Amino acid sequence: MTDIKVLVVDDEPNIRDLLSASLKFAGYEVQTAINGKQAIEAAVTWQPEIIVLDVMLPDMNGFSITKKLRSMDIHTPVLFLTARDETQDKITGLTVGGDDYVTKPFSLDEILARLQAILRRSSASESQASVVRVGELEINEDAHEVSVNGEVVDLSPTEYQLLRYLAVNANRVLTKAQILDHVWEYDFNGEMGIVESYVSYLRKKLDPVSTKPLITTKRGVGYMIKADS
Amino acid sequence: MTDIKVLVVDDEPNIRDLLSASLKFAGYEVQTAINGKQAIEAAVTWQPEIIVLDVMLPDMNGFSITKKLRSMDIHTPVLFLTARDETQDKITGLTVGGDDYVTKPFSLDEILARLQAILRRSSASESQASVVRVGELEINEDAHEVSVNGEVVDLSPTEYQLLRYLAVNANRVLTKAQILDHVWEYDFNGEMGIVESYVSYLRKKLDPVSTKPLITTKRGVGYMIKADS
DNA sequence: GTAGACTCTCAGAAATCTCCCAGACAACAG
DNA sequence: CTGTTGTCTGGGAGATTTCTGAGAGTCTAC
Repeated sequence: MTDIKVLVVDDEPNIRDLLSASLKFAGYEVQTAINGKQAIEAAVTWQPEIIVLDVMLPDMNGFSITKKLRSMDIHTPVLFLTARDETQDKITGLTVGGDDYVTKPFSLDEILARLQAILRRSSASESQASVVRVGELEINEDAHEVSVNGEVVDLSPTEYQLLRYLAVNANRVLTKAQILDHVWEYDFNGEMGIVESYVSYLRKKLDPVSTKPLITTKRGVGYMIKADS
Repeated sequence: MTDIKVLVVDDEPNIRDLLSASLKFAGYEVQTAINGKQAIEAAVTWQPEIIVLDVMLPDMNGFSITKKLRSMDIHTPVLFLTARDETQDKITGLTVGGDDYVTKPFSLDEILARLQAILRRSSASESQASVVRVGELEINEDAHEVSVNGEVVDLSPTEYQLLRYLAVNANRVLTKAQILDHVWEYDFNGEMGIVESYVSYLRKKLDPVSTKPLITTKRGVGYMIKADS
């Protein structure tokens, strides 16, 4: 099967590289553009399945770009990147149709999740919810809902992201550095102790409902969710 | 099959030689560079499959180097070497994409294991767990989990490393000096008695679960795991 | 505004690991 | 058999890692 093509458009090299590397690693075929002109050209000639598009670019803004594309009858779905303090109506105007947006600074896991969501919607295999299941744990990504043994557990956004990352990578030890790199926003520069704290929060919420501890500590290495055999 | 090419970049001659020698011995083709300029040049002209890169170099840091390479559309995966007390912002972002990092001082076995992991990921044959099997012993490297006859045995990091080294070199006697060189960090300056201690720990944990003793002592020579015939 | 939720830091407690030592034990040579 | 040499293992001090509660600061919803 040929890889899914993603066009990344951002003028900041750091973000571009970060996204490019992670998306490639996640199995996408990636091409980048640094401004609106390049973006439109690439969208026309390369025909990506999806576009990750910074709203603020030197030459045009995301709105003009999508308008231009749509007027050329190109309906590639777009994942917008916006600054957190963007005005709300600007954002809502952008996210029509299958599009979505995330605010900068984002976490890698969030980008990957949104991409998958958009692609799932836009592909034919619609309608069925995306659910991650590991043992007694069940994560409904559409509803952002987590349940253990059928019992719903209420989690904060960060707790949810962390659990999701662990669950998607079940049976693999993840170091605290990896977790930080994927679950926390890329500009986070605190210590890795935060991961310990959140694992503690998760355990406090999950373990009372589950028959056995869900998250295993691999001392000196990291954390893991083990799918029971 | 032609050897895999590794570029080692470090300004400390000791580390460079150590890595160069061990990687060559492990069957890699090695070339070295002592600064960022050389590193980039070597990466471009020699085209290594992987780069082992010290984060702190006299002329540029590891990030500038990788950024430069990526901007030249060179996507060689990188194994970063960082000091253990590196500030957080130097470490963040290192594990995205196919990249990984180890802290100095490291053990050779750790470097080799990480290299293999990266190469395995970057090659097509992804997705299936990497497992070392010797007789009744099974080591799952993704989960950092050891089991004997299907029964999981809990090991400390050093115990795990030691067992892995013995298992990978099954049917070969390893001297205590070799073990010390590969499993312990290169700046370790204790006695070889520590190896005896850890072999003892391993036996105490493994033998109750196995049908026959796993680790054999070759008196006057060293230790060995024998694959049963 | 105010209450509640959320994020993050910190620091002490608890758990675990590393390493060394020294006596017990086993193998080997003469 | 006996001494010598090499190996095994329990004990324990000290270091490291992880866990968790408390609290400060921020954000959100009402």
